[in-house]
Amino acid sequence: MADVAERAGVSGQTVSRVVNASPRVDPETRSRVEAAMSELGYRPHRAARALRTGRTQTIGLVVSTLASVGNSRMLQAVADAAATRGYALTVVTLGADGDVAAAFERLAEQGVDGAIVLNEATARVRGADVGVPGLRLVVVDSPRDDRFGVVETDHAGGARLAVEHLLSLGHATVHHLAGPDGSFAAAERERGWREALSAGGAAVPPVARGDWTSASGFAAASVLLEAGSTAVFAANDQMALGALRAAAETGRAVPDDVSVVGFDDVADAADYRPPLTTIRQDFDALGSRAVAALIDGIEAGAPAAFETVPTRLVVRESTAPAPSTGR
Amino acid sequence: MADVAERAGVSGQTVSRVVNASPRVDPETRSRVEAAMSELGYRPHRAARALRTGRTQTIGLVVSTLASVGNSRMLQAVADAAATRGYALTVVTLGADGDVAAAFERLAEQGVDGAIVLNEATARVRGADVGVPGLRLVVVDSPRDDRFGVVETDHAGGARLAVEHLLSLGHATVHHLAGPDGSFAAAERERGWREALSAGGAAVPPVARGDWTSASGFAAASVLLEAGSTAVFAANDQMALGALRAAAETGRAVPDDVSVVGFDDVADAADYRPPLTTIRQDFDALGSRAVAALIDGIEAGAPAAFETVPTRLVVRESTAPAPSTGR
DNA sequence: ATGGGCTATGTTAGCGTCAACATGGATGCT
DNA sequence: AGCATCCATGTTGACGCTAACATAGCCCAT
Repeated sequence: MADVAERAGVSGQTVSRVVNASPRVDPETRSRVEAAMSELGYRPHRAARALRTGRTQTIGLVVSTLASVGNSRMLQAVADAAATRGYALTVVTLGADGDVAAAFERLAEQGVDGAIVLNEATARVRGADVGVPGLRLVVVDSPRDDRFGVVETDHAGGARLAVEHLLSLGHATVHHLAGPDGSFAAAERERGWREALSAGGAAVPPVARGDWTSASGFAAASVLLEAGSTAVFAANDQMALGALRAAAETGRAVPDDVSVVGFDDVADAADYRPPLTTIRQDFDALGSRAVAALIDGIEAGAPAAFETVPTRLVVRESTAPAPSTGR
Repeated sequence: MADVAERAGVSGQTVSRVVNASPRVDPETRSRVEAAMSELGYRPHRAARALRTGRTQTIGLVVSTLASVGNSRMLQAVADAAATRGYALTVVTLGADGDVAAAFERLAEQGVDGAIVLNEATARVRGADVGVPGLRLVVVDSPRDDRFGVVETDHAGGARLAVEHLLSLGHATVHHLAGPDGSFAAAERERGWREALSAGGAAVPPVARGDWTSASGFAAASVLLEAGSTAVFAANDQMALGALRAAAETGRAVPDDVSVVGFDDVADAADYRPPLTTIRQDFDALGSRAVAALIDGIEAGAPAAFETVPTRLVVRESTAPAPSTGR
């Protein structure tokens, strides 16, 4: 910086002002400084700035696992949005033990200005230990809470879309292949399913529960199909994939004998057999809103936001009118 | 730090020595300092340390996209390995334009100590602009190059495994559903396929090319099946998924009429219909080796490493002996 | 023309840490 | 006993940056 200053014939402070786009700089001086910077390949030193200002221009992302396709997509959206805003993103995964406190500890050590917490960790975040004091937080898919910002997908609304679609096709009721206990998204999707069933005057059968993996979807769907279900709403696409295989193995044709709806609209869903009707979640919007809420909070002290991102039904070939004769 | 020093009745320098595990500290003093640190909730200030030492204890990860399941898994492995070594991980994605230079620019600005570059960006990295001078690099899935460390999966070996498996089942030859041009992994898998075919005395038919997505796999496989293939080796599982659908739509039974092998062993592959025979890639090993190579280079000045991680064949139900009468 | 306010720029100091050197006491060797 | 070593610890200064204050020149209203 001193070199730049000398070359441009100004003080270091003026260089700093140029770098930080301060309005208090003569245009002529500014361009002289800019020229010097690019000639010398000057790059501001982030650590020094962080030391001085107390802010690192870095946000953290806490995620339980990246095995789920949804989390990966969110991560990408978050990374892009953060980069656009000039923030670095550091990723912290929960260990196998899912120790949120340890994750926050690591974030605090790295001195991030704030953090985004992805869904699965949510239940644990709600416990007493809401991170380190002073660390701004935005939690994705969590019940509303003033202690941090919340950005969520409209899971319940999406579930309602799925159920209404199925009921309108003449199915007597819809069975639910639910996500794991402790997941906010799973609970909300289940709630939406339940409400839509009640609203439609249909019976509410017991749920079968999986853990988001296709293997668990296969196992749980087998039970449902055994019980004679004609319409299955799976809490995510991967479990729907398992359900499709379960149907095939028990000799049910999809969609003629049984209809299946997923949730997420993962890239592969269009190539499941048959192509899956599903609820599309807008991961990009979710990620960029989360980043926007966090950074607005950091930079402008904006109060904790609460936002809901809508979903939409994508009809493909895994759903059809109910079989005419009851099975 | 000053507070800790005072409380423990020592100087700041001694606290520093304790934090950095210097041997030059009396055990009794050390424990006194440690007590003071935990009582005061002291946490060393990373930015200050970075300013002083010139090292940030942070590594970068450059990735083109996280849409591919493999990349996500790698990212997770890298994140965990970095955390274990006490390094933070910051993720940089390539924009839609795939601008590697810009990505390196951002990394340099953040002052990472080194970076790992994931596969797809490889071809571009090899161009003149090998990052910023002084930035240590480990590239995953790249041809050997002294300018940076390389860690790769044995793609060609895996492909050979797939082809040998198929030939041993009596298939006259194996068609290849290749990955995109410009991908090192795709090129290597194709090479392995070609070599194994030649070694087995089988004809080498022209390849059909996709872009890793299931949709592209569907399209490309349709062509292959039209041509009467009985054995297809897809360059990844997602394209294999597309191939399975293509087979179904053209009335071929898998595995009775046509056998399909994938690559990666993605979590869902076991629930494809039929469960997919595939080549398992050890993403965790790949990620942790890459981190180890990078950090060894940073800390110990170890020379650029070159490592290959083996694969293995996972036989499921998508492969069977060739149909007895030629199709 | 004089003071007040405004603009462009400079000066000073310190953010938390650790490398380098300094110190003082204990130990060991001749 | 005398001197070289070694060990545990302390002191000093600087890493690169920017907040806060300081200064000098200018314009404008009175």
